Amino acid sequence: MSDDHLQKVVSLAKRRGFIFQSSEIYGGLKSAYDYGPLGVELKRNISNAWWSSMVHAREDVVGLDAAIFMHPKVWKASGHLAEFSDPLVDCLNCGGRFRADKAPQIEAGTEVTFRAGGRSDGEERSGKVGERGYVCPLCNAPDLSKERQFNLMFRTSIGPIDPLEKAIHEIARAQMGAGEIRRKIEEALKPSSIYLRPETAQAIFVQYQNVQQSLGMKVPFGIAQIGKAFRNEIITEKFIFRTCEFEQMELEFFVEPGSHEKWLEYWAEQRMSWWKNFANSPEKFRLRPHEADELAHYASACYDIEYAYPWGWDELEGVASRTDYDLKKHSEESGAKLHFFDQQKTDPATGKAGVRFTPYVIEPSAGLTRGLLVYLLDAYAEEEGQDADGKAKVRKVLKLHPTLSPIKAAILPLVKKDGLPEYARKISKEFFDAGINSRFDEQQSIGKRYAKHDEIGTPYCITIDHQSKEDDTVTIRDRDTTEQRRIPASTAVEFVTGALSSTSAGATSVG
RNA sequence: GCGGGAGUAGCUCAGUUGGUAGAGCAUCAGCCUUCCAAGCUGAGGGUCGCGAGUUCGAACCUCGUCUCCCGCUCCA
Repeated sequence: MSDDHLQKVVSLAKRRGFIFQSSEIYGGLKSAYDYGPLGVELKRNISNAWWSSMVHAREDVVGLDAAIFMHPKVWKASGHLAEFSDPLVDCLNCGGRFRADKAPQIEAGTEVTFRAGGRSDGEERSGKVGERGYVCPLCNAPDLSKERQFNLMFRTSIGPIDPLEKAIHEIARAQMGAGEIRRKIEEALKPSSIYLRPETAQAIFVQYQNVQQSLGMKVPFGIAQIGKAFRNEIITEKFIFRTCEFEQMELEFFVEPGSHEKWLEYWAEQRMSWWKNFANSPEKFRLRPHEADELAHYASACYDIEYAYPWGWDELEGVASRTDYDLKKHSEESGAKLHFFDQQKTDPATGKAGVRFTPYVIEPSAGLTRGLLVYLLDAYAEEEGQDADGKAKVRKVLKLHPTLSPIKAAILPLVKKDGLPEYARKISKEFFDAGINSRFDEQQSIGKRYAKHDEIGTPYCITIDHQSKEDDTVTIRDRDTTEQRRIPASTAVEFVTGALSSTSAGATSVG
């Protein structure tokens, strides 16, 4: 597909009611999107398929739905809060970013030397240390950006009283300087500060003990969660690919140390096959191991599941081996004992029954909203064809996997008279009663209705014609082949449910 | 955050030198029509992204601002 592939999908997504920009009538809000009537169906179908495969189809995984607000200490333990609350500085020479309070302190005005670009073969330069009294810890250069608060997490405050009120009065009375004002404000905000979670994972670690004990889970086992996360991204880009508010589907799978490498391979393979199962072009998914210098501080190994987006290979899901980093950190911070006691084993040190250990964690962390974009890109197709007069036309079709299609069947009277709409409504009701998302549609010509449903990915169109009234049969049209067959009207629901379950069998049997 | 491009109807886009806001498709109604975007008639739909400024007069010129796209940069 061409360079405008993304543009075409964006345009279709709006025109047909999948995705709208947030607050559009007010000029739009940066990086926020709303999921319209078809988008919400598609998103739910993806997350339901994930949940079926990860939770319902397995005995070793259970679910969780945690609050977005959590105790601030969660973010202190996880390491998110430290970087958030400390001012960061960028080095204008080597491009490094560092915490101002961790930089080497040197008296202002001191002459220092450093290498251009921070490279050992760079030209030697010199300069004077600025008023702030420190240099870049990486390259020794005094040429630095302003100190900036780096807001990864969205901060708000809990409680009905404006925490700033008192501080404002004190600041006004004391005529403080900028640094002092900042300190005073931070001090005022701190007691009631609360953050929107930047990832869903931490809630799982924090509830590890409750889940493990209440359901008697035995390692290896996992806890799955789907939910929103928020990151104050410096830049947002590419439609819904990188947004400040997004949705994640995460599994934290707890394993015995030593078995983590095996489980990492297992989950990487499982997740790859899950994504491919719903795709028309499985070759556009790949598994890429992280290089050592790419790894996050908590990870011992990591795979990215990447997709060939119109702009190139980019991330869709990360499958990381997080070791026991998170459970240990939360254990230290909270004092809770976040470990597992395996009574089936014998402690080699004491010879007694039972071994206590902190599980290692394998984390497949997928972007739900990214997945939605991927499946839209994967499904969008333009096919050369001919119209009724034999002229060339382009058929736009969203070849979504039927499990993901927002509408499963369109019920269409051939013409809007001769009792055909009434007949069609009876069939439509059978679909409603069976709980299948279908749509009755009598607007425009039959050809336009077929074209519309091709474009939104409806796998089956059921058409009621004059013959239906005579012998109680209807035609059922396949979206991908456009071929029709005639079946008894009474079997229409059965036909669609049968087709849906046969196509989704592979999806639910994963694992 | 930096540089470049863009923003006019639901979508794709015209709009000349500053002089009453346009087309195609889509939508709706009626007629017609027995299966793949058919036809006829009519209708609805526009804060020209937003806000200032210049001007007798601004979609058009100036400034600011918001949003999107591309490239850097960044990315727990």
